[in-house]
Amino acid sequence: MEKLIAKYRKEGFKLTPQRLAILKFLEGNTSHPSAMDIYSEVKDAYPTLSFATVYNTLQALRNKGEILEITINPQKTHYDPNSKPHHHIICIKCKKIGDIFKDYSKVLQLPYDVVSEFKPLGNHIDFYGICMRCRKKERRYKL
Amino acid sequence: MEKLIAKYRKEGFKLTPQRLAILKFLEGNTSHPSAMDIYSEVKDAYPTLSFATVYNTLQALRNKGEILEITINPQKTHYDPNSKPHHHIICIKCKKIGDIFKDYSKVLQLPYDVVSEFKPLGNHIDFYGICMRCRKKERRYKL
DNA sequence: CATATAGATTAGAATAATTCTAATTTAATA
DNA sequence: TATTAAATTAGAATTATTCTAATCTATATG
Ligand SMILES: [Mn+2]
Ligand SMILES: [Mn+2]
Ligand SMILES: [Zn+2]
Ligand SMILES: [Zn+2]
Repeated sequence: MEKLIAKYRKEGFKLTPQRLAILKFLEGNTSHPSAMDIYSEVKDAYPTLSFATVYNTLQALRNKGEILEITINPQKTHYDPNSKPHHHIICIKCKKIGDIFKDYSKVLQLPYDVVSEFKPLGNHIDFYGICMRCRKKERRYKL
Repeated sequence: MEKLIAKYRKEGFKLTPQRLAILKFLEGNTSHPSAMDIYSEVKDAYPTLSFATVYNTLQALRNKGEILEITINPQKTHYDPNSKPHHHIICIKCKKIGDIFKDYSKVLQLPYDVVSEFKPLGNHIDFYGICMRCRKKERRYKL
């Protein structure tokens, strides 16, 4: 965390208590929260926090490449404080999102007609599946 | 088209002129249009068409599995009338979307810790790249 | 430490995508 | 032709996000 703070300060990022609280909430967070999730949580610690500040901070972090937008839910953006490229698996029942740290670039050969039109730069995979909890729930139903 | 119509009628889908116009617009369309794109285009042929009907029809088609939602743009949903599973490549400059018809399932082995938590069912890949047109534009700039 | 100020925070308004509502119309069936 | 369940519609409601403009503050400087 100290390292993080030093880093942001060096980048000319003004370190306000609100931002520190948001950074603290996001650090190491693997829950892929929405803006509202972040606001609700952090407001407990900083009751004067405004929604606009959450969006402002998320935008600043996005511009710095510190967080990623996750477009799994067509209705609202989720955020991922892990900016190292990785993939996701989503439970089709409860929408739980898991991280997948594996680089598939070598095995993802594109067809010729695509390569002749696009110069590929990266990729992101959404896997779909059913999580343990939902599988257990299903089993219970069937009995 | 005739086949499509017969199919929908059989499924108890009331065939109104509005729906026929929307279906006609979507059939074979590879542009991945938004609801607004569809509304604008189809309104020319059916000026009384309402936005609600576009959304209603898209929802009905989605429930029937005839179209897919594309969540590339965090701000609005795009639709894909090609419901056969396939992947996409997006130009990071102009957001043009290309289709990729290739099944990568065999080469997408999931790490053990993931498989032990999720039972995988499918996958969708977003490739990122730069399209021909944007590459040409870039080159022009540099000269 | 006191001051200046660029940048951050805030509440609330504005915008945009999507969904809802309730009155009206219509495709399909008998 | 009459019936009716389903579809259409305009406009209101909802929700996520962005904008605005007034106020505040973290940081740099003397
Ligand atoms: Mn992640
Ligand atoms: Mn497609
Ligand atoms: Zn689940
Ligand atoms: Zn392009």
